[in-house]
Amino acid sequence: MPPDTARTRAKLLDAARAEFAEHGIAGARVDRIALRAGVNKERIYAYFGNKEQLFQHVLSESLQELTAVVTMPSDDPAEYVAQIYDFYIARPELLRLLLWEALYYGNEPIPDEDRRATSYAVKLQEFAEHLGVQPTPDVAQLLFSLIGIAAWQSTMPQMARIILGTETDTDQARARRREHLVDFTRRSIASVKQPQA
Amino acid sequence: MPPDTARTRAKLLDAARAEFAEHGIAGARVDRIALRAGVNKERIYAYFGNKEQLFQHVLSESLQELTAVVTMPSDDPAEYVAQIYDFYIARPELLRLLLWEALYYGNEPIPDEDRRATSYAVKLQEFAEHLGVQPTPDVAQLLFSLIGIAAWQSTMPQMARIILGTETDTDQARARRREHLVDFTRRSIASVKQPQA
DNA sequence: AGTCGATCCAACCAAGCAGTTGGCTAGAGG
DNA sequence: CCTCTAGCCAACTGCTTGGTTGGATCGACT
Repeated sequence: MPPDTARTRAKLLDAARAEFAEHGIAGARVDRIALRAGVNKERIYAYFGNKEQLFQHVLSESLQELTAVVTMPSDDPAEYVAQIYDFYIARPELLRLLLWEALYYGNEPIPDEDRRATSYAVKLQEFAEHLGVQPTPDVAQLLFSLIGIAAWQSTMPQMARIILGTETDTDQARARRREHLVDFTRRSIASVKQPQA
Repeated sequence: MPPDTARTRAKLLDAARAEFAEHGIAGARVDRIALRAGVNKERIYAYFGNKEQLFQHVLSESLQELTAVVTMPSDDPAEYVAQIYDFYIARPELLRLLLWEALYYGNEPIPDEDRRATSYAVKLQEFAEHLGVQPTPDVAQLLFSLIGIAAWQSTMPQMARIILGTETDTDQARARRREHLVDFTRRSIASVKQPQA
């Protein structure tokens, strides 16, 4: 129907994702988003309302992508953790968006928290199944911790550089960290399967 | 000598810490810092140069506090992890400052990265000693991961709420998470002491 | 060709912003 | 009592920012 309204929207979302990932909600500049997208600024307000709502759009789009890309492999939960690590290394924007969001909203509930909950509930269910146990609170604790260690290097690059050694962005260093994660995960999973070993 | 110049500085630093922890570097408002401190805005520029330099002052001050408060207990490294967890729960500002910094500088080196490195080197040394092993890269990997899980709940409150259940800010829920961390840490430490068990 | 509705955009606006300035105040030294 | 210096602050500046608006453009349908 319209010339390319869907395409304009997409271009804006892409530009907004890059801008928000880089500068956060407060630091992002609406003018810059419009410029990057090659689209007039006014379109942002026509399509998305305002800056914060645009951020929400970007975030929910990115979250869908994450859950689609990072799937739970049936054979090895440790590989799942490594996949999360790889994903955050390869595409840092999503984690950065989540972190900006976390800092922005703090302990206040985020918009559409309920909808996101169901997505994570599925992941937890899968995780428990692959472990051959019930999705108890303890399993949730474990899953949450494992996501944490997978994401921690991308979350705190300064600290990573300082503790792990200055060169953390070589293939070799990443492979070493990946191995550590797989190893670490295997052991902690074993201990959950046979509690109080 | 001067009426209370040191006091004025201190008031500014306190106000700045609160403001930066809440809003980050881009989101912080210099006017608001001055207002909170009950001090004229111009003093900030006289004492600290500009907004970003003020942030650095606040951060290094806070880091000194952390290293002073959270010490490595001689008997139990797992308790060290739990202490970190407790500290970040009780005083979320420091972690938030670190996160804002991480997002702001990304993969560029942060100011005075070298100085911070020595402080962490000490921690690593202590950690290795308490484990009765050499401070190898593997031990650094472990320490880094443990700091990650200790901080993860405060880093990602939204995700924590969703995965661990909506009530994460009760004493009970915190105690449960703390227990998980201690347990988790003990096991992973045991596995480092006896590798390839 | 002409009307209509939606899409688009250059120019605009008021508010908010980091950073500055010029003068006021108070206390120490004489 | 005067001077000099350092600390202080109200008011200002110039620029940036999120958000708006009035009209130009264009395709679809009659």
